[in-house]
Amino acid sequence: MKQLHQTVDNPMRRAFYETVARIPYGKVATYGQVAILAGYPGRARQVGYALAGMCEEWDLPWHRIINAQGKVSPRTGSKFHLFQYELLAGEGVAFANNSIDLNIYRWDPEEADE
DNA sequence: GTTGTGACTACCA
DNA sequence: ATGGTAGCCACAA
Repeated sequence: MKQLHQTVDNPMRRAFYETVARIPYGKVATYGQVAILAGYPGRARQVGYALAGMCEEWDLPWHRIINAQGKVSPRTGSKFHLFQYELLAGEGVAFANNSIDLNIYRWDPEEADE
């Protein structure tokens, strides 16, 4: 298992990864939210890009990242998004017609979690 | 150097 | 609801 700090030099991407790592079990966060919490507001795209650069390593809860519409963003030419549904469902996250209710499951760092 | 692309978002018609 | 546009910007070609 490679360690995060050994392979990620880009401070922004590392900030994204560390933010993602703090999302508690059973909660989700949007790309834009991660960008803001990491200290890079407005760079939601880079979050997705950074996530694409890791995929299966570091034990990051990548599946807890969804888009602002409460849905799992489809990947181009990959089936990981299907896997993502299973992982979330396995954490008790409910889907109402393919979408997640952000009012219920969105991670709020201010709350008493982690 | 320039261009095209993308696990995004907000806004507007 | 759907579709276009404009910001965002690292990365690969």
